Amino acid sequence: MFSSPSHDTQHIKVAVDAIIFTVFKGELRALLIQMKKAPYEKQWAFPGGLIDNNEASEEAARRILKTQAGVEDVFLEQLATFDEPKRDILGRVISIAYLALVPHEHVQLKTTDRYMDVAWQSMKRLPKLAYDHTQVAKAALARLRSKLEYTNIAWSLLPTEFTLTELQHIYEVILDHPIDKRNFRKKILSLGLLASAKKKRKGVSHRPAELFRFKERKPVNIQML
Amino acid sequence: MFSSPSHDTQHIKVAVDAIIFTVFKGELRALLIQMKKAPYEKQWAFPGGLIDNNEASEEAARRILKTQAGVEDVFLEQLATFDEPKRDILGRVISIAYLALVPHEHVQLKTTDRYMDVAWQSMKRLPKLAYDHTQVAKAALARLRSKLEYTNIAWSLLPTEFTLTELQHIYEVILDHPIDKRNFRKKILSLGLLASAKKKRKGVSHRPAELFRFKERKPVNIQML
DNA sequence: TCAAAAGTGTTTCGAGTACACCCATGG
DNA sequence: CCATGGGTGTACTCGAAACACTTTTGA
Repeated sequence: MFSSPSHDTQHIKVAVDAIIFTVFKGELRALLIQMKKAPYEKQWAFPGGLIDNNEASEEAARRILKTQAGVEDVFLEQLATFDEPKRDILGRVISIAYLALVPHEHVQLKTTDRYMDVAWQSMKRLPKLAYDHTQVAKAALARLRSKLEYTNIAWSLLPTEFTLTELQHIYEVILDHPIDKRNFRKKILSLGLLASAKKKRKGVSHRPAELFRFKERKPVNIQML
Repeated sequence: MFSSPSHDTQHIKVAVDAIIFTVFKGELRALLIQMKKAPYEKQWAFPGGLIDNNEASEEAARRILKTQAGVEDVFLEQLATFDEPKRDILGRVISIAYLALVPHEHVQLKTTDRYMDVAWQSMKRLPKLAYDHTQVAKAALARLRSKLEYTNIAWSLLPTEFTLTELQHIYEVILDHPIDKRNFRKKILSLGLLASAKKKRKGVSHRPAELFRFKERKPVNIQML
């Protein structure tokens, strides 16, 4: 912990990157920014930035989510730290990556003149990403899928009230396979995580669905698959 | 990624810590060092050190395992990054923690004059640890348990040849509950991960047990529980 | 009355769990 | 011949998976 093998001092910068997912238009999408400055001009990447000297990395991630994506109160957890010495051409920067999940209704994308563009891009058709972000994206997707199977995090991708079909849709889109409706309902209801909102979805031109809420909007371990 | 919110430059050091587990004398044990220098004099901690400017953190972890514990060719994976601003009294240091697993037969502990002591300590009776290492220990144990349940990592805690009872013992000690012998054997053999070594353990004063080998000594996902 | 999604039960199959006795060896 | 751990099979239970039709609403 306290002894350095280097003879000179350490010159390494520490950043965070935020991988923000949402389900939107039938696809799992990640928030990406398109950069302006050389040498990464026009390339897409996850939002990120250096951490402050007295800031915990999770705080830094929340700050970046707020300033670069206008998002607050999201589910957030540390994903992994990426530290290949050559991952950034401009110098040694290690990045602590965070996984964030939001219901897409809660996000109002901020366009800023710092970036060429900001967009929700489908995980099935990602552009080439800057740095090692393609690898980061892969790790984030793997983490999301496994958390979906053994925790209740789906709450973080939905508004407080939702129908069972909407919830099932989250699972189908992320896990990328269809699920039997009857089995899904039996299972999710038997877990006891949901409470009826005693309301129905209205304004739809078919039979209105019952609305549900998660009893707890915080992480709980379960066994969904 | 490229814009710093700080006005002055970043002053954060980057270290790695290695949590090395082994099963030994019927207990799960971690390798700890007892420090000499103030302000951490006499306190126990996991081995660690700053990373070099051109060194990936995983390499740094391997270097530390080799120099501080005399261990090579171990299973190693990134655990998490710990970065509370006050975790080290001496200044801001973030630590990328690695989880390592070794068969205890492979380790010859090195005593060095850099530390007061180096020892395998039971996870059930850990002393107070320096820094935030108590929290690190908790995260490492949780990771180990879950990996044991859905991967074949048990290979990394055993020599190449072992008996089924020895393998079962690894599971019982780490998961901290007894397992039915017949069910365990049925399950582990049905996974097809093992091959008979066509040999028997000899020199024991009871019926000699058949020796097995893992077909692959590298990580594979399974479902053990 | 049509289109669209909501809602609902039963059967089958396989995996997990509980459980007790004989076997091979060394001392 | 005794002590010690090695090695083996069956029955039960429960959850996972497959599968199709009726209901409610708005247009």
